[in-house]
Amino acid sequence: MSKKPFYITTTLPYVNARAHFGHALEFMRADIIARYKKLAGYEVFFNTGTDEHGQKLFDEAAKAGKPVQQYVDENSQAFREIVKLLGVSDDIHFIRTTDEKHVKCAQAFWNRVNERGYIYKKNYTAKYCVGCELEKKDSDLVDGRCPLHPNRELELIEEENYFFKFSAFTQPLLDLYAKNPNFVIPNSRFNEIRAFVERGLEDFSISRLKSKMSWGVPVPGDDEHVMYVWFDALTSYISTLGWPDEATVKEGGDFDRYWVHGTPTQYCGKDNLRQQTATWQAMLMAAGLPNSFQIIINGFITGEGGIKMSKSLGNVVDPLDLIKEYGADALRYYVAREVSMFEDSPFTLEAFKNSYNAGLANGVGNLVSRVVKMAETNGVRYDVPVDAAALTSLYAEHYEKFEINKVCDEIWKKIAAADRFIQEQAPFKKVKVDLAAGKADIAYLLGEVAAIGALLQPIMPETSAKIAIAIRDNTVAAPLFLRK
RNA sequence: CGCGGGGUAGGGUAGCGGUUAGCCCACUAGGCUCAUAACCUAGGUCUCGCUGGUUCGACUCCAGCCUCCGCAACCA
Repeated sequence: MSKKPFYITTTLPYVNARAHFGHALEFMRADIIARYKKLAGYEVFFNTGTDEHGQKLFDEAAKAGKPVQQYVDENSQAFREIVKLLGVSDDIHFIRTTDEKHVKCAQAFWNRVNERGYIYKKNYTAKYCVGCELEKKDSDLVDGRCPLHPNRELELIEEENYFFKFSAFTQPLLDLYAKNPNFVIPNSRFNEIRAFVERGLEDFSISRLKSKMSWGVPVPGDDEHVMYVWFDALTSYISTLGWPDEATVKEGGDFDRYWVHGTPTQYCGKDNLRQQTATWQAMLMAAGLPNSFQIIINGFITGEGGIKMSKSLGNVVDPLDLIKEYGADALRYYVAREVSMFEDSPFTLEAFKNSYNAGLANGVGNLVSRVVKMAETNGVRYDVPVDAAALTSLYAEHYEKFEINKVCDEIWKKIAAADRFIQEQAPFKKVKVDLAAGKADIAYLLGEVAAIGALLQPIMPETSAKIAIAIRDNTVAAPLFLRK
């Protein structure tokens, strides 16, 4: 009997900056769900990668004095390493939008949308401020002028671009939303996008003149244009599956299995709401492909007091620094339990430390130490196999709603219960008066610790493994989490 | 009257018509000594942004107001 398929992807970070907290949050949460699904008996296709085209990268590479390809190679590699440092599953797929396979996919996708009549050419006019050397949107302007250079006239530039008939999908998208009440999680975000689409959609430009900006996927059949980054980047969710190759599309192929039948699930930040839940879905419809199944929208991590993290404010926290000092699992714990699942959450080092000390050092870490030490001293062993899948299934409801924090709450309730049991039964004392009864208590506690370790598997894989080893070896080699 | 989401103890959050308003951290007082000065028990702290309304009953529904944050499209 073959396992049920499950597909999950993160958004692909744009490689113009180092990984920030938001990336870490998204990768880790998606990884937790991927690991949970594996335990639940699914065959999981877990995807991430890097988004590497567009003006911004083109400019930055130039500034750095490097060939664009080299520049994105380096940055992409950095992300790949970060993914590993975060404790993300080794079997994750990593697609780059500069991979040949992806480029071919994006072009095939374009052709298909074009053949079905959803791409057309038209003149595109933009206002250009010579002072800023930037195109300006109407919403950027004050009294029809650039607020930074109010005494300069704006230039009108005009070029021919390809457009995507986004407007044709206003109603189809609303129908999709109506038919799938859990399409976007959380509901507040679903309302937001629904309201946006209800106002009506406008076609948008999906190509750039190569003469102005060449760093993009070439538009098939037109040497003058490259694709607008978003149009190519969004197709990465299926290019990673090898679409449109015959082998992947046919029954049982990866695309058929994971996209068509694998309830494709996407994690993204709230800044991606529109792209993922509207634009990408319209593109899929335009190409005649099935829509995503579910999209989970994370909030942002903000600086202290809810202020956006930004370099200029100097309140940016690098997730790698935290990992260096506390370990990947500590960050995973924080992201799983302390950071609000869907709303914005402020980050402070103090709160992080508090949660680390309370939940990890004093919580699991200390419990494992005291129980295993008692077992070691009294020669109690525990070798009953632990059924992680069965245990995890107890919290399936929370996982299926992506409420990882609630899973944590349940696990930490078990930890508290074990601590209470030790206090009330005092097996360390009992052992001196009634050896058998004391040992029975300790055996029970070992079982609880083993269960807790198993339950931690999706959330803190490294810690979970360490607990299993401590029980197997009947000794704690080193404290799991030292107080900081 | 552009759209959407918030405002719940010192901090972070859950609840969304009837609960003693739940949880985590911090705090106070006892206890325990197996453990990482950890752990257990008890306790204090919230007129649930403001003002009206609906209701037998509102943190929960409605209206108005104040306030914060996103979005307002071709920007990754």
